[in-house]
Amino acid sequence: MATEFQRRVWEAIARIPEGRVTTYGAIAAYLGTRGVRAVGTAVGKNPYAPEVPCHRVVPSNGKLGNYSGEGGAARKEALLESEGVLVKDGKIVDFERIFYGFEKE
DNA sequence: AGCGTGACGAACT
DNA sequence: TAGTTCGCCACGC
Repeated sequence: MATEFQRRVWEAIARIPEGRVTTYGAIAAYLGTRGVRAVGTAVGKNPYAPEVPCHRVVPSNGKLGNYSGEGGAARKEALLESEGVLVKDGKIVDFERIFYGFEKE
């Protein structure tokens, strides 16, 4: 099992609609914390299960970031493209356009 | 309580 | 532009 904080992170990720992505910073802000590290650490230690589309979480640099799943970032990229999120040279295409901010919905 | 680590971020050089 | 440093929060030892 995990901590409440961890659970909170998954919940935020679960709110990301298909074809959209968000950033660790956005999640941190959504949770009300400034430690994006805590978010990243939490997600990384999570059971990156298909129940939690962790692949929709990307760093603010518009790239893919990391992934502890099988295939690493490559797998993440494949998943994103499968949802309509195009990735070019390891970077999210129209990242700002598909970026999902919480509170908007 | 302190230290180290981590799927990051922003600032600085 | 790329590489480095510090900072941030949470968790494990």
